Amino acid sequence: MPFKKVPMINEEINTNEISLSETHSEEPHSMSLTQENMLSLIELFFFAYRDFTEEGDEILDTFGFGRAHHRVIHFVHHYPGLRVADLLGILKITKQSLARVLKQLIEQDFICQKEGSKDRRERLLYTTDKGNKLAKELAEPQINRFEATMSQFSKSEQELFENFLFKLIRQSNRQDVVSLMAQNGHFPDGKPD
Amino acid sequence: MPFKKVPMINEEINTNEISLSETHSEEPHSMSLTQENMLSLIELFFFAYRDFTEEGDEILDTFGFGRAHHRVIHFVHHYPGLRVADLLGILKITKQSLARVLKQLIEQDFICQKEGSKDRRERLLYTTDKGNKLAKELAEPQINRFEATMSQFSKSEQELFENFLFKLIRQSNRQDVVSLMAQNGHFPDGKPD
DNA sequence: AAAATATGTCAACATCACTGACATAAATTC
DNA sequence: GAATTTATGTCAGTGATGTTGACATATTTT
Repeated sequence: MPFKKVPMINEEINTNEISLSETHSEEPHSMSLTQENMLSLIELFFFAYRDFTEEGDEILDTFGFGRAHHRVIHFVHHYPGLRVADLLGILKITKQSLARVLKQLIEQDFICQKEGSKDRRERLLYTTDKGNKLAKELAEPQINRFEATMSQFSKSEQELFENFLFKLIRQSNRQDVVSLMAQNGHFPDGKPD
Repeated sequence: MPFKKVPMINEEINTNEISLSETHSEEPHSMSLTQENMLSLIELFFFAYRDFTEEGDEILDTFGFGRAHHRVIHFVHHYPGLRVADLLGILKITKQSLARVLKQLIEQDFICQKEGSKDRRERLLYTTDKGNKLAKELAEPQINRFEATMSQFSKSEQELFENFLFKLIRQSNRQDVVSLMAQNGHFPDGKPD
């Protein structure tokens, strides 16, 4: 789907048409160079994320699952023993949204629950063998994409990207992310800020 | 929602429980350090995108719109004169999905259409004054977030991030992105690769 | 004149999100 | 020990966003 070039201002549009209402804008939107640059970054971020989810979605289709299942299975797989409340905080969706997806994953034996031994109200979540397999299958294209990208940069540049992504996270959420990821040995000293 | 620490392997779980089925895994998943790092990057990417969309969603709520409206209005605003087919290629959704959203935006006078002067089948899309206002309001938090992040890095580091995001885009889609963004003067020489 | 293209539209459907209320069991507090 | 809080699960209802496949129209291209 190559994009056809958008007609330049005054090139095709303003020439011989009177029909343009005053309420529609075709002037270049005045904004600072910096803002223009940010908009481009925003778009690159959108495109990167769009492609990031694409391949996983195709795999999920074959299971009758959606992206929500992917997210759940990813985090449970990567952080075995996660509680339901943790997942809610990670995904920032409502209990009901999670419940539906989680129920399916449990019924179909991708995820299993275990009563917490300290607090028996808790349901600690684990992936089953079947769940591990799916989690790995889903992670593969994403890992490959990131590896292919990262390998083009030096180690220090890679760390820079990590820091960049981290700083894009809302300040008020960063500590939670650090706490979570520390469980897998990441940011062992806390993330520099 | 601070995350409670997930119990360490063998800390609470394996102590005195026999109920663990063989089919569920709580061992650390064996994988290379690199793969582990990629998984963390993948998560940071998820968290960054999650927060990236959050503030916009709140604004959209007040209009009765959703994220799909945001994406449409963003691209039409930033690339006035976009065709419907272009939008489909950018968003990678179906015609029907776009039609519903676009119809609302047109009916409510956020976007207007103009017949193409070269090809009169085309409907070139423009934001109205009202649409411009909303587009700017929606862009603001995202611009602020990126500016706040980027300002912590040097110019050359910022360019690195741009390149990083670009390379995360599927190879087969990069040329389309370049073509699109070139219309606003970005990557005028084509993106280095 | 026929074929291809750009757009719009229809019906039907699935996923994923939301709200608000309520139930249960277990832990914590008084 | 009773009351409160917490963690989880569940209910009913709703809305947004995505899908497919078919079809209609106008216009351009062949």
